[in-house]
Amino acid sequence: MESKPAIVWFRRDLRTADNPALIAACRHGSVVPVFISAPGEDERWAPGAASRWWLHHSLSALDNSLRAAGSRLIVRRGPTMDTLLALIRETDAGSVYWNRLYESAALKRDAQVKESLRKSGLQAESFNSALLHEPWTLKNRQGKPFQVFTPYWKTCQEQGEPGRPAPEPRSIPSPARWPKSMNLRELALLPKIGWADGFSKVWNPGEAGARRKLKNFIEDALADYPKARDIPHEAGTSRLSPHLHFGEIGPRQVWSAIQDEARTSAPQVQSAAGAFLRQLGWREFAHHLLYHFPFTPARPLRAQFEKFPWARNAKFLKAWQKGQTGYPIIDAGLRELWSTGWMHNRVRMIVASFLVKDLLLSWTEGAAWFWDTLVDADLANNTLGWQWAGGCGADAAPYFRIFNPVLQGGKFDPDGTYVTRWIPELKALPAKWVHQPWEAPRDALRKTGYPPPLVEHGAARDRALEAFSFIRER
DNA sequence: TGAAATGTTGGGGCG
DNA sequence: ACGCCCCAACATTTC
Repeated sequence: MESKPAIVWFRRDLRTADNPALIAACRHGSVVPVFISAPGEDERWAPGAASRWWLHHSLSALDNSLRAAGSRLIVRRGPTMDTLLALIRETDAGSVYWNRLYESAALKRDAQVKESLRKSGLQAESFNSALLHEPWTLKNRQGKPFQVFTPYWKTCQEQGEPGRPAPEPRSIPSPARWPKSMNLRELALLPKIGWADGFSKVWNPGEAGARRKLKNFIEDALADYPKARDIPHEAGTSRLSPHLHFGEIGPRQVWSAIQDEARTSAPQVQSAAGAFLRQLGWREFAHHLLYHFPFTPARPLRAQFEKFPWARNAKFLKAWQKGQTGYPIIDAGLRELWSTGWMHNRVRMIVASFLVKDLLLSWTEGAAWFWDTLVDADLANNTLGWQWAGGCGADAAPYFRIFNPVLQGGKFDPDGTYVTRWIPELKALPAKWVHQPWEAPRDALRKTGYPPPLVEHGAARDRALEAFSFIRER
């Protein structure tokens, strides 16, 4: 007797390799791969515009990967449960498999879906494709969730090596009849005007693009990672973040590829590998925190920040968003973000410190802007990053840690290579003024058309120390 | 995964 | 030769 088809419900696990739900379905029999667009099920954290651009191309790439294995991707829109039930009717499926998400809205919905499917006599199983360690498996000595990275990461490493990733299935058995599918374009994920055209020059969404990025990083950049990762004009980081967010590659695959390289390499590469994997650890930690403290996307983890008197200043916010603050390293970062959907991590820290400390605007304003503009926008990572910058999160930057944009520029972009790439008008200035154009001779400055500083950093620093000083009293 | 202020040290100029 | 001062370099403390 032939078993009934299994539906694989794809969400942010858009790959065929090392995909536990897909593997389980293939073992089971014929497979119906499905993506469901369910607008309104998590209204508050619906993907931003840059993320939707990526999703479109990633789904298209997934369809290609599936077709290479003799299958295809079914695209539908509607409430998740209704849509799954319709698909089950249309295909006579007997089971639904998926890989887990960790946002509270998704967790709640997925639990309900699992329960109703099982009540209807169907098989429903979820798997881990996205993390090295499930958030509920790790506790500190007091049996509580970790709130400090170093002991968290130490505990992770004591768990032993993660499992080896599984290869993609060579062929995926088709169901007796395919259900209807929408055309991907009908989801209207792509922007109506062509602001994202530049993205395609920089990014290659999908499983193949992700694996190429990892391979290139290992070959070209891993050995120098500890130093080069802080230099924003260098290709010193992996740029895997959007691929990881959409699950086009999984952390097990990254882990094992890096370790395989380290095993056969010089000690320098081994320690570089450790430094890189530690960053993967921050991603794990972010998911750990989001799972255990599900309110943190909107509210500070540390309660004494609840009533912090953040400023409201539409002019400041706009200038920051558009890269018009008058501080080159800040403006270069925000312009890089706007043109490419991505910003170098060192620069993310600098622009975040500037928003929160120099402008005294709420970290939630920064988080919202990043959410809409980053192709790698990820609720766990974005929340951790901004609460870190705001000083109100786990293991956060102390209130008195205030980045000086001029010094940071001088330290990590000494020749102004990064700054002038995104602010070409500053090329006209002698290099010595590139991080502090207001010090340049007036005539030279006027010709550039570059704006004067929105605030004076020294004074802004004093203001921030004063505003944050209430922390000390605790 | 800071920066600024303050403290300490040590080489060299000089009386 | 010696002590004194200056100050850069480095270290420590404070915000």
